[in-house]
Amino acid sequence: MATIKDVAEQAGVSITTVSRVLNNKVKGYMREETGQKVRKVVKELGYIPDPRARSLRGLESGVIGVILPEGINPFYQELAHAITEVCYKERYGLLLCSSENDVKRELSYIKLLQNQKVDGIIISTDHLSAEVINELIKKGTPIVLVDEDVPEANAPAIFANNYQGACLATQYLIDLGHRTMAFIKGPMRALSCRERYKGYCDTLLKSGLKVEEALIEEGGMTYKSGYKTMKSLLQDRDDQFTAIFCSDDFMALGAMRAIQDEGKRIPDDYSIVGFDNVYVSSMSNPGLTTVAQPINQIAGRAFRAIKDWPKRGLTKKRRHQYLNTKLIVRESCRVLEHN
Amino acid sequence: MATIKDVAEQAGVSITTVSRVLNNKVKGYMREETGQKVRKVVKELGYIPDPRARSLRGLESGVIGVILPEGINPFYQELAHAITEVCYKERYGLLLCSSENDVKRELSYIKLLQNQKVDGIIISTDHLSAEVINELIKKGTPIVLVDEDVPEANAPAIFANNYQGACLATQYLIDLGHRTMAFIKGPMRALSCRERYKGYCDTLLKSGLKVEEALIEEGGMTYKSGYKTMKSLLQDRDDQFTAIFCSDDFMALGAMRAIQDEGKRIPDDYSIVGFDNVYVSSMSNPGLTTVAQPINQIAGRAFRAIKDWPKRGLTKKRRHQYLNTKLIVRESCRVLEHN
DNA sequence: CTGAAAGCGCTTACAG
DNA sequence: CTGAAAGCGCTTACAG
Repeated sequence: MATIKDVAEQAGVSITTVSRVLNNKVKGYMREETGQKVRKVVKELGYIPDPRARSLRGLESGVIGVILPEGINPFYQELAHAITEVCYKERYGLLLCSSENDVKRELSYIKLLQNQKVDGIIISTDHLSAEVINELIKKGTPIVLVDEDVPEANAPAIFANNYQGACLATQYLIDLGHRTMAFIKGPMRALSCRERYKGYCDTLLKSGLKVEEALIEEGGMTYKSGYKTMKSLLQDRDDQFTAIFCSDDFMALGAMRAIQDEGKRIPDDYSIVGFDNVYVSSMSNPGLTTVAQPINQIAGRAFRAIKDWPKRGLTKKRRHQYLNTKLIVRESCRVLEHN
Repeated sequence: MATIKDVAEQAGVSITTVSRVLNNKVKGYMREETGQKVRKVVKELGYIPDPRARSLRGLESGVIGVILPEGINPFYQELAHAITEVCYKERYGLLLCSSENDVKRELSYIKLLQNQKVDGIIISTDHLSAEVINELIKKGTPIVLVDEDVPEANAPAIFANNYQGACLATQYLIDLGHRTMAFIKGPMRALSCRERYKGYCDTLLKSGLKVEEALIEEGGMTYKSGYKTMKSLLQDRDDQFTAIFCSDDFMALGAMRAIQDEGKRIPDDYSIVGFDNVYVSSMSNPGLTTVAQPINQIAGRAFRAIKDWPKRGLTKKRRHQYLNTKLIVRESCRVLEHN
């Protein structure tokens, strides 16, 4: 690997000069000719400054860290992939961490990332305290929240507009003619789930429908929990609803399977809508109608938030960005005729 | 962040001494007492040596790179996750790269990883040439191949035993009573696909059955291609086979859907087996019987191969490790009675 | 048994 | 307009 010294020698200048042209600290101070000469040698040698050496001097390391809650969850995998894409385009490295919903592990990863002097951290967590995050920011590590909020944390935060998405789904079912719909919600600890729940309730009420407590169950955002929850709904109240809205695709997929295992059909007997539009939701049978999160936008903005982090000025005011979702209509819902 | 200087001051010794106890260059040369004192301060300050500074001096950076072919493909996502897990346990960072099957991008990532001075690279590729890889190794970057082979590359390589897996699946269908089974193979460019194909053929022949060219089609390892391929098989030769073996789960899932769309049932009308045991294969309806790759083992061994890379001795002889697969029986196959 | 000094590859005041 | 020198946080010969 060529070093700055090699370039300096070849170009017949000092390493200081090389460094200057590399960092564009040149304006008006350097002969055009010198710059050209250096740039030429840089190209010839395929020289790239060592990011470790640069970051030792307090500059960027060219790497960001991403901490996601679950390694096997396709939604987070897709989010990770979206972030990978923007990093690639921006020629950044991406240090991927999966906390497996364990605070200890989150903390341990944060330490690792600090040690590696990443230029910033993108994190989705509902376990970390605001103190930890604010401390981190004070110490100079840019950190941006995605997908899930940490109240009181003074970091920029970027999510899908979960409330709007839930309204979209619920309204869609209402427009189709459904009047009674079950809701399998996610853990109320998570803000995103609370918002989806709220969207469901508000939309029902707005249309003059009742929110039936008996038709609302809480699941654990997994295929299995969706399956089990649906089974019990079918056992106790199978004739009290014609549609189901699930707080995520996996529960929806599990619920579909439960319905089909009971010998009922989708959408003939029950209509169902999911949330997230994970890759596999298009692969169910029938294809699952769902609410798509703007994953690429989230990734892009999160990255920008880190790159545009105020150099060493005051900590900017915390900013929330809610990005709109989109309804993806497939085949899991039907029009309900009233007679 | 505490530095080695802080520790030295607090402990009342030189930074040399601190460095020595940190790196265990101590044996017989240092007073037990000094070591204790230093360790105590290290602990108090929560001091961790800066990996960038260490690696500048030629030591480990504590980060490895992983280059996978497709960011959205759940199989690779699960592999990435498995590697994440071992890295976490070993307190390593993981720089994740997704080449999207593009050589240019692969090369660009390799450059990035070299620049970041990773301790090694785990890569799955069928685009890279052996030259590039051997060059890399010669230059001192440990590199290990997973999942897919690069013939002539002199790197350790770790894969699932695809041949054995295909035999397992085919034999299973034969044992169930099937005598005619279609095969949707993957691109013959990939060694893994060729091995699966070979396993299918050999097992058939071994049982005295014929390999029917007309029942073999090539798909692109995607849900869509599985769907399309199956559709055409059903149109032309629906009565010529009772089972289908697919070179991966996504094609199998697509094929299932195609079968069901034609009004046929699984496993009543057709039995089907996939390959990979991706997370979603348990979520199909019916659950897909498939061949599980030993993903955790692959991840573990790949990591070890990097950690145990011969320090600066001769390049070790290239070693292939084939790890056995396992049949995961779910509900997509049935016994075929003969009369 | 321990420390002062050189050096890894850079950047950035400081000087000229 | 350009360069010599200090320094980022470490490790490792070399000396004592």
